[in-house]
Amino acid sequence: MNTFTKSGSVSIKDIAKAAGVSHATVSRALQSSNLVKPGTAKRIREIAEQFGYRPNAVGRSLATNRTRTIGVVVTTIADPIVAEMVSGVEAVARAREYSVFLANCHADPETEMQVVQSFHERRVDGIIVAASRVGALYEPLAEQMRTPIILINNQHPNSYKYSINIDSICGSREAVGYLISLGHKRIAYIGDRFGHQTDLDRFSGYRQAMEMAGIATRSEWIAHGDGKPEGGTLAMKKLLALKPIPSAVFCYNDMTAIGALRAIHDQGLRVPQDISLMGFDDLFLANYTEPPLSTVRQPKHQMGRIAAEILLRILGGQEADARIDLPGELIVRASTAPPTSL
Amino acid sequence: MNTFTKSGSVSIKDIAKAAGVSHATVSRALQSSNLVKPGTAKRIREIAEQFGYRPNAVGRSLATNRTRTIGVVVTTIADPIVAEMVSGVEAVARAREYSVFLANCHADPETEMQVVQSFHERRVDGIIVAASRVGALYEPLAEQMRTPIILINNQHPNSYKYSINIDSICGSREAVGYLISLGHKRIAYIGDRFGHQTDLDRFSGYRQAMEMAGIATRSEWIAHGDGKPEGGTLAMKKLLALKPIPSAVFCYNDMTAIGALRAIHDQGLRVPQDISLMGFDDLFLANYTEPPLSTVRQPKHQMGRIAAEILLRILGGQEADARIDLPGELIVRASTAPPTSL
DNA sequence: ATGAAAGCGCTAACAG
DNA sequence: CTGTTAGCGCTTTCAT
Repeated sequence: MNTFTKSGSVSIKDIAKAAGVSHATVSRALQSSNLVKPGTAKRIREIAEQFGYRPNAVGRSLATNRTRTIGVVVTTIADPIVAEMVSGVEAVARAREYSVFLANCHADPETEMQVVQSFHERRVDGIIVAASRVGALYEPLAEQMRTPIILINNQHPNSYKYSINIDSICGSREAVGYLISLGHKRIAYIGDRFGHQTDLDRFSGYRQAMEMAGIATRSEWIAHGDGKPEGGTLAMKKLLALKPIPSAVFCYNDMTAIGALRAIHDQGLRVPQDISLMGFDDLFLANYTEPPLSTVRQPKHQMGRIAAEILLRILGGQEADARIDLPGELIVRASTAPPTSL
Repeated sequence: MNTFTKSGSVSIKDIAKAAGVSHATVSRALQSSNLVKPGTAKRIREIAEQFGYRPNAVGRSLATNRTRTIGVVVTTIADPIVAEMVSGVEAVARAREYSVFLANCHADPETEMQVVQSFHERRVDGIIVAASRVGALYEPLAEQMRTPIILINNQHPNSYKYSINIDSICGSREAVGYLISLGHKRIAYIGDRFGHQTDLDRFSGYRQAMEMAGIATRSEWIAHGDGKPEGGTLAMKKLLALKPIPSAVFCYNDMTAIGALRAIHDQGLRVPQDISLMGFDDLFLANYTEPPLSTVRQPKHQMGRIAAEILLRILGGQEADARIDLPGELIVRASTAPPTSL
């Protein structure tokens, strides 16, 4: 048994006794209720201070049926996009004196739901899920738990009533449109192979842009990675084996692009002279590759903030459907240029 | 008022009524206590299941005076090192059915202590602080809160009883020793300017390695960044203004090295042909710079795991001082080579 | 093996 | 303005 054995820390009753009042009065004084005489309140607060009193949120939660707590479930916090989003959530939560539970689900839908259940057992007031694999399937569950669930970048196909998403279709249409405006025609797309909604959307945007420009898309221009550099490298190798290689490649995300970049360099080709390359996300890293990567910025921090704000608004009693698509921002760096040879 | 208004979810009492037993029996059955007849227990569990019963952790915590919750405070979760550590903490926590509170303190000691206080009010069972600015000053507070606090990479000079640290002195001695073994003599150090303990230690390691090799350290070889790329760039510019430029530069961390790399390229110099460059941390990113960065790997995930394990051990009643220094691992990539010119 | 009862720390309705 | 009382959901003696 060590020194951290829990035992009677000072409670509202102790300070009630010391102040010669009832514990209810102490409770009121500490909430700065105006139903307590200023003098008494002051005295109580002083005693509380001197006793080093810290309210017990557990007791309070049990009484109020509110925990001022929100649960955030993510695929993995080690993903820099996710970390930024969580950072946004945390900022608004703390400003409103909410605490944040964090849990990883490793992109596994079962784990994701288990985590949601465990959050529910802790009676979080609300839940935010980033890159959910469950999506709209939450609708009945949220209802049953009486706990609002907000999704950020829902990866499940069905639309869900509270969703904050990056507008992947627009963003990728813009990116590919930009490549086309540079004069590119043989533009390839490297997606991931899991069929996430964001991948499907980005592919749609790609096709739309091509179509709008009247360029026929060739199936050999579509390759699949895994959302990580390794997958990007492999996919890019396939593209580099094509007879005329593509003059530009748009990647599902920056990680894929970074892997693709390596494959290009390994082949002795140069970016952007021999081939233009674009990513999506605008990771911190994108600014530090060689050459720095052109990409579409996802407002990660803002997405987290908005999700938290909507959640708190709902908790405040304001009902509102909220399906928000945030625009990406085209970031032009040095990995894109007009095609040189035809 | 919306659909998420809290109201009577099923409690132990509801299922007691339905099962025709007392709520105490239900409590026992659900804890698989052996003081309840198997038959009754089974029946109770079935009813609970069918009622969709989920235990209320708040009620339980109030009764047991334990929350099975740990608080993690970090400078910012957007820092990839921190994110990895938190990932490690979360993994062992969840395996033991603990939940994790996360809060950012933005490297501000006051905020850091406020967060610790708010965790205490929520009666977390234990607290882990990464890169604390408060350090040993926690000793009395932890005592008073009766809540163990574990530090990861304590940045406060005083030694604290529960600390998991990267062995910065050794790691940097090894890194600089490696540069020396390549034949470098004019080796510069770029630190940060805030006097964090890790910076001081890495600088110590640098000096030790130089001393051991009998190389006199020159004060103009010491520059200061801010731990981020911008600072690294500025510091590197100063070093590049020296008459014979250093043949190698060891940086406080990878971020600094990345900034330095940019300054070197901007000057038209090449790494490692004209100058060798090393970082510290082994960020994911270090493998994707051009050239890939030689560095010292910090076992980030493991550090988080160990911190959580020690915390849980303490919570289990085993008292143990724990000041653990984990070794870094020298990672040689392409940014280092023997010096060419003298 | 089970029930009755007390209590964890707090809030809130009610009575004065 | 203040005290009394009940109760939030659960665990845990103490009886039986």
